[in-house]
Amino acid sequence: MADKRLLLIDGNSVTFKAFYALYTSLGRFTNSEGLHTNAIYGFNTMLETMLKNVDPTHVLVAFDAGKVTFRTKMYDNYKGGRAKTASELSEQFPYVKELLAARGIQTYELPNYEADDIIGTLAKQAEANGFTTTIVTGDRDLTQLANDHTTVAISKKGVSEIERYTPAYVKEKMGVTPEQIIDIKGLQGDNSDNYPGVTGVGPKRAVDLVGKYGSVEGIYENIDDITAKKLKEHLVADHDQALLAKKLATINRDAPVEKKVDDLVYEGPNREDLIAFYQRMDFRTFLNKMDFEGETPTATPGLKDIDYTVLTAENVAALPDFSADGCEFYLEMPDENYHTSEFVGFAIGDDDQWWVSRDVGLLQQAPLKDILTSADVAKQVFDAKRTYVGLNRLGLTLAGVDCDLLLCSYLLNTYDNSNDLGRVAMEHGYDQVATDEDIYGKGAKRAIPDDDEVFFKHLARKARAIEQLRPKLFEGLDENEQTQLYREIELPMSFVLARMEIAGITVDASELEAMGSKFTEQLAEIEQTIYQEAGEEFNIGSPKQLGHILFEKMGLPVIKKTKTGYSTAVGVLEKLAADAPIAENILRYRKIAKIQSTYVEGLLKVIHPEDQKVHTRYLQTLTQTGRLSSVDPNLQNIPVRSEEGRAIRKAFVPRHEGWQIFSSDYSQIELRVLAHMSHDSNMQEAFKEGQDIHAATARRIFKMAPDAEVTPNIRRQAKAVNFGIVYGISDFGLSQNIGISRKQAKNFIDTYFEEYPGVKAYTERMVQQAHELGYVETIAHRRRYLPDINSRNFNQRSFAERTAMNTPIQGSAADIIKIAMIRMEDAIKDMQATMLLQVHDELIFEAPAEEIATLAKLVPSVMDSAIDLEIPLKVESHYGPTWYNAK
DNA sequence: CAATTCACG
DNA sequence: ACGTACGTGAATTGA
Repeated sequence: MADKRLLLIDGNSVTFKAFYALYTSLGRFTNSEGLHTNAIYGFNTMLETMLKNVDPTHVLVAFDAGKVTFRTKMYDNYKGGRAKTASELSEQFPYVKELLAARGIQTYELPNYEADDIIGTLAKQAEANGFTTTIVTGDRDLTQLANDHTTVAISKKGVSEIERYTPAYVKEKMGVTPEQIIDIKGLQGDNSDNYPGVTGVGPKRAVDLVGKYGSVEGIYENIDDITAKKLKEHLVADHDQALLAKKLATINRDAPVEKKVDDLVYEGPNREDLIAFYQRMDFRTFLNKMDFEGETPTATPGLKDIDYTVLTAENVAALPDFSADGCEFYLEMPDENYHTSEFVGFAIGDDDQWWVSRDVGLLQQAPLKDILTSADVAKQVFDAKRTYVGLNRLGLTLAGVDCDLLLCSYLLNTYDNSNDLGRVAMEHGYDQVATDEDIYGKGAKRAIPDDDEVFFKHLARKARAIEQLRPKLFEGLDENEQTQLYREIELPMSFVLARMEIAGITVDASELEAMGSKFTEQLAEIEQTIYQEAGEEFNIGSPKQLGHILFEKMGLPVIKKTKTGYSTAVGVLEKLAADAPIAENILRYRKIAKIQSTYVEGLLKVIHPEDQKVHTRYLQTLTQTGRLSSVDPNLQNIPVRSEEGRAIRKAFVPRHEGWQIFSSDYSQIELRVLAHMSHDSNMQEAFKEGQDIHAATARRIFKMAPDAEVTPNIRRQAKAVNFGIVYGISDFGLSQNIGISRKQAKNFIDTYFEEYPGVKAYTERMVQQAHELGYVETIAHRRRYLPDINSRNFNQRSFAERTAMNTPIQGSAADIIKIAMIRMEDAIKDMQATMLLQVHDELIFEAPAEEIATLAKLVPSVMDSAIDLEIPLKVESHYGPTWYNAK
């Protein structure tokens, strides 16, 4: 029989993984009966992905039958010492099985055996019967089953992310063949299953030994070849343990499984059962995903009906004026980019009375116009900046915004924020509004429904969601002491940003085009040189083809590998450049190609034909630290470090002839914030005395005499250490960055902490706070949750610890410049000067030449007085006829 | 749609 | 023993 595809799933392991992947959202995944549903939800997500990817003809989910197995008989402590399964998780297992029943998927468990053994046995049968098999699990042990017919898919951190282990991938990732995984475990044991291997042997040595001798048995046959004395002693002493460990790790492929693979035919779900199950679990997203052919989408499952009135030119005058209690307002622009999106409708109302229309022209008439532009009518919206820019394009200036639900939600938790109102609502436990994807679709199929009822109900539900959620989110802000952050920083900030975006910055297209033709010529030339050096033509832009040429054809030394092949990143090419001129040329080609495609061509594409400007969008609710980000185009990464790239800035010009570009930036704001937050007196002293902080650090960590000269190289190293501290240092990271040994790096860090004890205490305090409270905060009470801080995974935990140190610093710097920007608008309101851009620690303006002198005093004074720290802030300013010259 | 590379603070 | 610097966005290749 042709093409039989078997999907085997380790039910326990995947449910477990799903539970912890969605652990931080545990609170939101609760159905009306009070049952936790996060693991069930995650399991179902995984299932949908796998069913789609594998398109199986046969499926089975295997479960562990109980604690006692043939392995516990071999070794008492097998899986001993494990914490008891959380009740929030164990209560979900029966429902996972119910879900599988509704989906028409068989489950199986076998006393005395683990799910692994069932899977191993069935996979073996399947191989003999011509199946292609995919195994899904969260446990790497199962990769021992990978072969030409069987792939092992390991669910990674999320539930939808999957890593596929083929024999080749196992070899690459673990350095051994699938069959040798049991030998590895024999040597190193398994902590989570609680059995030891050979003392002193970890993953590295295990791979080494197995590589050399093939197997545990092979090692002992050649035990006398092993020269390392200690290692040999341990191997001899732990011989029995190693054999036992190997046995424990070996999956039994001949378990007495009663099922036959051919009986596992999968015919798809029982629709009614599945719908009923989803409804019981309150899985609205899954319900919505199901195809309800013939039924109108208004009957979106789980959504109750909503009343609305369609506004027209005739009845618009009858609208209430909302002056007493304010109103909710939602302006629908389907494209992400609100500077250019069409308008497709709006909703307004309050107190469960909703008015909707497709005709945004109505907004320009009384009474709507006055409602929206009056500061005295409180408006509740979702995404104030978007709404402001949209209305601005209709000739209205939005005023009187009280609640921006998107901003509130972002401040409460940056982690699962979204730009979709439906999603945000769901995150906060409100389910009476669909997501845009539900109603409009996605990708090529995305469209505004022609059906008025469908569309208008969606709009009305959005407005109602804002009304319903506002009190809850405001209360949340209050509890977090974030009301001031919201009222005095983020909400006013959104309007400042809106006006900067609308102002835009003028870009000289002819300048860019001239640069472009020059680059095109240069690229053609370098390209030919590279082809000659390579001896053939190939796509230089393809890392894969380039890797082939450099490392296979030309035989250059492989310095670093990536997941998929050879790394050809800058660092690698720089090392190669010493012996291979081609590397130098590739670097130069890459640099110019990057400038050409991203900046010359990229910017030309987004210059507005009417005003010769680019209008970026600042994303105010995206970063985890409180910084802004900039898109369409990104104006926060215009080249500056290399001269060729920097030339791009010549195309950024003032909007009037004779005007200037003026720029001010905070000098070392993050280190100053650190000096403030850590109260470290040595670091504070350096700033108070106006010293060069990197030089001061150099003197300290290198214990230099007061009169000794700080050479550029020493200063560079000290600078790297300062940066490292801000990023949440590790000896490894630092050693990589400045090319020293890890030991030396550790020395630097230790000395640094001795010299700046307050900084050491700060880093410890932040990590501790993250452990105790689950989050860290900036000066303005911006919050970042760090759920991974208690992770058992070293990597995740370490990352969370570094973030705990870095976020208050980076985030407080973001707070400060935001405050400065809000005050800046006011400070320059009577001038012609306009604030155009923010680049994290830098503000860029355009102004007539005669205002430059005033700006040069005013801007730094507003910036350095934005906040009162224990040390002074320092601001530097530059100006010139283009952005390039403002340096 | 993920991976790689490279631009910025 | 683990295996990393913090925060972003855009272009390109190649499944």
